[in-house]
Amino acid sequence: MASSRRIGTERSKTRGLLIDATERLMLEEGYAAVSSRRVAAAAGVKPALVHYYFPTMDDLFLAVFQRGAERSLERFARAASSGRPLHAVWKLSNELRGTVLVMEFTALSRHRKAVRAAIADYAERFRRLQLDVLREALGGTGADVPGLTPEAVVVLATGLSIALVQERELGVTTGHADAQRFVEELLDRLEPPEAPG
Amino acid sequence: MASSRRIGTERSKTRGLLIDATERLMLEEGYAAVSSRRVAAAAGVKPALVHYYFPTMDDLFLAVFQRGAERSLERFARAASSGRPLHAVWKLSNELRGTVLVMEFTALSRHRKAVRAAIADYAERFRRLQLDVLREALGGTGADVPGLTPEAVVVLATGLSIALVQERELGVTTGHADAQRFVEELLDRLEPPEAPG
DNA sequence: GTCTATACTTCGATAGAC
DNA sequence: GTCTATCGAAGTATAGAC
Repeated sequence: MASSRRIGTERSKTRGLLIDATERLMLEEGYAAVSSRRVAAAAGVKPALVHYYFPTMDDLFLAVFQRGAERSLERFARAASSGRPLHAVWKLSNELRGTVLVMEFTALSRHRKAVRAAIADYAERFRRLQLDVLREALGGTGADVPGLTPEAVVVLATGLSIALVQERELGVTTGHADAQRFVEELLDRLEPPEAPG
Repeated sequence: MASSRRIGTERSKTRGLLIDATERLMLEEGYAAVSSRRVAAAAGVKPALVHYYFPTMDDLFLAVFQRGAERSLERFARAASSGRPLHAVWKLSNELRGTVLVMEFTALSRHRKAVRAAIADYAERFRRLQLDVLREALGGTGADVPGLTPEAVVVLATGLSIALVQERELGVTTGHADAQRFVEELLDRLEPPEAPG
C-alpha cells in the first residue's frame, strides 16, 4: 500500500518531528484531526514538506503506527523480563497513551485499509507474546478460577484495559475500582509479592 | 452544540433515510466517511437537503446516536425481562452493529465534543441498568469467584465484548473461544438453564 | 531539505427558485 | 420539502525555485 519511494534518511530529525506531531494530534483530537496542513503547522514546517517525507497520508499514518508498535514491543519485552512480569505487563496495558493510540488506529483501520493489515498483524503478534508471558508465569499450574485459561485471561485483560481507558476518557468510572481490584488480586495470587526472581 | 432550529417533522421519512444512510456509512467505512455529500448520495437526495434536516453535521451525528441509543435501551429492557436476563443481555452485547457503532461514536467523541456529552451520559445510564440487572439476577448470593463483584463483572463484560468484536473485525481471534466459553460457563452457573421464571 | 505556488477535490453551509 | 447554484475553507498532492 504505502508508496514505494521513501525519502529522508530514516533518522531525519524533521521526519521524527512530523511523526511526533501526528501522534500528538491523534491522541488529543482523534485521527480525523490529522491533515497535512495541521501536521505541518504543529511541527512548524510547510505542508509540502509533509508530502516530501510521506508521499501519501497512508504513509504518514503507517509510520506513526510502526514507530509506536516498535516502542510498544520493546516496553513489553522489558516488562516481561522483570521480576513480576504479570504485574508489569498489566501496568503497561493500562497506560493511557498506548491504549488510546491503539483505539485510534483500530478506528482508523475501518477508514483506511492500508492501516488495517498493519494493525491486524501487530495485534496477532502482541497476543502471542502476551500468551507466552502468561503461560510462562503460570508454569503449568494454571489459574485458580475454573475455565480461566491463559487464552481467556489475555482476551479479558485486553478488553478490560480498553474499557477502563475508554470510559475514563469519557468520565465514566462506575465499577472501575472493583474491576481493577479483581485483576490485582488475581495477579497477586498468580504472582505473589515474594516470588523468586 | 446542536443548532437550535430543528426542521422536518420528527417522523419525516426523508429524515429517517438520512439517519439510516449515515449509520450505514459509519458501520461500513467509519465516521470519517460521513459527509453531507456522501450521506446525500447514499440516501438518493441532494446535499442541501441534509443541511435542511440537520443544520450542522453535529446535529446529524447526534440524531444517529440518539436513535441508536433509544433502540439499544429498548432491546436491553426486553432482554432484561426475559427468562434468562444474563444470557440475553450478554448475547445482545455481542452483536456486531451496536458494538461497532458505540466504538465509532467513542472515537468520534474525541473529535467532536458535541458528541462527547451524549455518549458519556448514555454510557453511564447503560452501566447503571446493567448493574441493576446483574444484582437482581444474583439475588444477593454473589458470584462464586472471589472478588468478582457485580461492578467488576459489568466492566469486564463490557470490555470483553468490545475486544471480541473489534478483533474479530480485524481477523484476530486468538483466545476468543476460551474467553467466550469462560463467560458462558460463568453465566450458566449464575443462571442455570432450568431457572425459575 | 525546505520553500512558494498552484491544481484539483471535497467539504460545510447558505441563498433562493420551485 | 427539495432542488440548483454557489461561496469560502480545507483537504491531498505535485512542480519547481532555492
